[in-house]
Formats: sequence, C-alpha cells, structure tokens
Amino acid sequence: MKDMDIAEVSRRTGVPASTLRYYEEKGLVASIGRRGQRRLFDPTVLDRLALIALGRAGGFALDEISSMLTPDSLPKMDRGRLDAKAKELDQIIQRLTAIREALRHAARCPAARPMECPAFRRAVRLAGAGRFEVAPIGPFKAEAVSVKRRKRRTGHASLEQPH
Amino acid sequence: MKDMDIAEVSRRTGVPASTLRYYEEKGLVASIGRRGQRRLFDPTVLDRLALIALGRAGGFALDEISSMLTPDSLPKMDRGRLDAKAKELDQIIQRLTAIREALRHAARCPAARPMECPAFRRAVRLAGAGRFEVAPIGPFKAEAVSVKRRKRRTGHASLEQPH
DNA sequence: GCTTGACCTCAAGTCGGCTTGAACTCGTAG
DNA sequence: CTACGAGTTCAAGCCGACTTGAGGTCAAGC
Repeated sequence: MKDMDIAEVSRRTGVPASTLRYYEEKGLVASIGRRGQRRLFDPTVLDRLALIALGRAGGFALDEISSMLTPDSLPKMDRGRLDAKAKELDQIIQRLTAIREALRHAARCPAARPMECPAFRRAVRLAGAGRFEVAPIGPFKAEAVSVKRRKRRTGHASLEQPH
Repeated sequence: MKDMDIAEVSRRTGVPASTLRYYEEKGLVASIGRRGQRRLFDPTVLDRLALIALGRAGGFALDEISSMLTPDSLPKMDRGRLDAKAKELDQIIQRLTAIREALRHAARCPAARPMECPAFRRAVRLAGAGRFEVAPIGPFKAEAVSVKRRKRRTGHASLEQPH
C-alpha cells in the first residue's frame, strides 16, 4: 500500500478529513507531501492516529498527546512520566468506580433520601467531595458510551489497523 | 444553622459564588429567598451541591444532573435509568483501565515501537479503536488529578458536609 | 471545453461550563 | 454623610476540539 489521500485515511480510520487537517495544523500528524494541492499520507499515519485515539480515549488533551509522541510515533515519555500518567488514570478510575457504586446503590437502596444513607454519603465523599479541590475532574462525557454516533462519518471506519 | 448567604455557601463548599449564581440560573440550585437583593440559601443546598459534585465528578453534564434530581434533592431516576448510567460508567472505567495498562506497559515494555507489541496493540484496540465510532469519549482531563488547584477559591473548601 | 466533485484555505461558529468586567445597590462603620 | 465592601445584573469572553461555510483549484469524464 502506497501513499493515501485524505479521503482514504478518513475512510480507514473514521477520522473526518476536517479533523485530519486540524491535526496536521496542530502538528499531531504530518502529511508526507502533496500531489498538486492534495495531501498525501504515509500509511504509518494510521498507527499514529490510533495512538492519538488512545490518548484521547484516555482523556489526554491534544497538546499533551503531541508532547507524548515523537515525530516517528513512539511514545517519547520516560518511564517516570508514563507511570505518573498511569497513576493519574488510576485515581480517576477509582473515583469513577466510587460513583458507579453510588449509582448502583441509589438504584437499590430504599432510603428515601440518599444523603441519609451512610454508604451513599461515603460515595459522595469519595467521588467528588474530599478531593474536589485537589482534583477538579474535568468535563468528560458520561454519555460517551451511549450509542450516539456523531453524525456519520464518510466511511465505515472503526480505526482498525491494516494487516 | 439558619439561612446562609452566598459567601458562606461558597466558603463551605468551595464552589465559587459565580458558579452558584450560574447554577441557580440553570435551575440546579435554588435560593430560598432574598434579604434585600442578596440571595439566601437553605443549608440543604450543601447536600445538593455535593450531589451535583458527585455527578460532575462522574462526568455528567449539568443538564443531565438536573434531570436526575428532584427539587428536593432526591435522585429522581428510576432504577433502570440509574443502572444504565452505572453501566455507562462501567464501560468508561474499562476503557480507562485498558489505557492505564497500555501506559504501564509502555513504561516497561522494551519493544522499540509500541505498535509492534501485541499487548500494546490490544490496548489500543480496546481503548480507542474498536469502539471509536460507538463511543467518542469526550474530553476529560487526565491532568485532573495532578494538584493543579484552580486559582484558589475564596474559602478553604473541600465540600465537606455539615455535622 | 466545460462541468463535476474532491480537495484546498482561511475565518468564523459551536458547545459546555464557567469566569470576568463594568456598572449598580445596599447596609454598616467611621 | 460618605465611603467601603459585599453583594447584584447582564453581557461578553475563554478554552479545547472540532465543524462549517464561503470561495478557490484542479484532474477527469462527457
């Protein structure tokens, strides 16, 4: 497989052309030249986009992601930094787990007012309260998982890798 | 403890006054009257704010949160809806867990290019790829946990409950 | 040779969740 | 009386990650 035009990259990854251009502008991906005015991409861009998707799915900002990747798509962070990132995620996961439990609990617990229930209160404290100052957990859509596929991209997509 | 003015609510919860006004405007909290032009809040607003913080920490949008609370601060969702929410979170948690593992792995795995490592690839697929279309996971700050306390609110805060 | 359609650029718009600023009103203390 | 500080309103601004729209270019097919 040789160079791909933007439409093919988009089709193979599900990432809209507009986003690809935007990513290029931000330096997250690079086109390997032009044919006329049209961008040409090397197939390795697919890997790179997968990596970017990984980062995005992990809640990392684009700037942060680009600081994590070398031009040749290697994570360039040192062990310490990667571990730190893993730890961050770990805390988020714990928080989300607490919230999930609170929700589950709310679904079952018969107490009229959840705040009267010690378990629920504990969850509140764990989830948001105590750490609120320390960890203003950013906006991240919980509806993410619901099947709300954005607008339909031009291909069938799914970011599956080649071979 | 009787009615509180906006400053006290802010001090006790760490939520800035501007945010409280904003929340009131959005119908998320209600002031129980005015003394002159100044809002007065019932102490139960603290519980309500804790609940809101819980929801925010869970990544729910404000609109969604308000649809989950009755005026008297009870979760008003039926069991099914709560369970569904719990399930959403569960999926997010799984994804984040996969990413955390990928990061941990990247920190340790000696393979020069992570994409050559089957474990890493699996994580990529799990984390972002396969479900990319189905679950465009929104922006949520992974840096959330790092101690980057936003600007300093006017009190000492921590959303701790009374009594 | 002309239309079509896929690509291009650049500027501006969108959305959520707030924050900020200007301009105003109070109650109280000096 | 007057100044102060803490509250108020309303409109506008900010951030990130894109999307959208207007207007332009170009190769290919009829």
